[in-house]
Amino acid sequence: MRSPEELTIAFRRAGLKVTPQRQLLFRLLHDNSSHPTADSLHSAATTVMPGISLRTVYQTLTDLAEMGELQSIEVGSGSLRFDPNVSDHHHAVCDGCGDVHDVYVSKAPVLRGLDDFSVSDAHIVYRGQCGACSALVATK
Amino acid sequence: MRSPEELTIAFRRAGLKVTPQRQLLFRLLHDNSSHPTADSLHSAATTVMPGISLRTVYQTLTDLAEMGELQSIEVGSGSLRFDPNVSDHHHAVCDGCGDVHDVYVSKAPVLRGLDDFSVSDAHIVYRGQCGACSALVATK
DNA sequence: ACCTTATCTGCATCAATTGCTAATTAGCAA
DNA sequence: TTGCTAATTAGCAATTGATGCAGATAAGGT
Repeated sequence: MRSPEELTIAFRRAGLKVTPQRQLLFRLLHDNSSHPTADSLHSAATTVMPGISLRTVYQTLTDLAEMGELQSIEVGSGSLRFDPNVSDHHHAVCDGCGDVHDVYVSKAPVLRGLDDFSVSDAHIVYRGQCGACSALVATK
Repeated sequence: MRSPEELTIAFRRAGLKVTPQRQLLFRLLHDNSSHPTADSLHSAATTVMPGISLRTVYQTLTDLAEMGELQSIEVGSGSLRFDPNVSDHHHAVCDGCGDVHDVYVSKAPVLRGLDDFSVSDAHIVYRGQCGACSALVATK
């Protein structure tokens, strides 16, 4: 995702308005690698701007996703997560704490069963235990 | 997933009962590669057994999943899909018709960013166009 | 045939997300 | 700076997929 300043220009150029609510969300998302949900973003936003609506958070996330500034990922936690990192990467989800980590995959795997299917995108979700959670289990 | 006959034995052995509803679902799921949702299974079941409850379908699917007889997959269609094929494979989802295809991947990809994470499972979702949908677009 | 216990159904509930609308505001232009 | 107009916001209703709950029912061992 681009910087708040660049997004401001991009939004205006697209005929969209740049409101304080959106500026706040731009800032909260910039360089955010926590893969937040709409709800957790709303919580974070509320501490800075009490009264901001969850609806507005959803709306802005949708706008950003449509502009290709962030990607929404589904990792089986029940709610969508948003990732301002739009480079080609994948995700690892910890079964213990639920945290989502970025994973970079080189060398495309060899496929079978896709003869009559043109792939435009692939996303891998790894499951397992993160370092912190393995340590926790070992302690018990 | 094992055959209806084998499942009957496995259920009894686990202290679960084998009801007509469950037998029907065993049959509907056996060798079913359509990756049905709970709702589509319920529709199919209703034509054979009018009055069968959607709740019962969910319950039986949960039981089967817990026994490892089927896996539930999330492909971004809003609802869970169930796959009686529990061999190691992945999925391709057509953006046109939404159909889910099985994909077999050999040669594990090389990872980066997983140094402190122990992976227990990986699932790849491919997106694109299936043969039928590409043909449709070409015709227009 | 009986008895215990799992199961079924139907309905209420829940969580995540989207639809809707009146009031507000960004941002261009005069 | 002021005004205009379309985009946006907030708040609530509605929707969807899934699960919780309870009384009636039925499986299946004895």
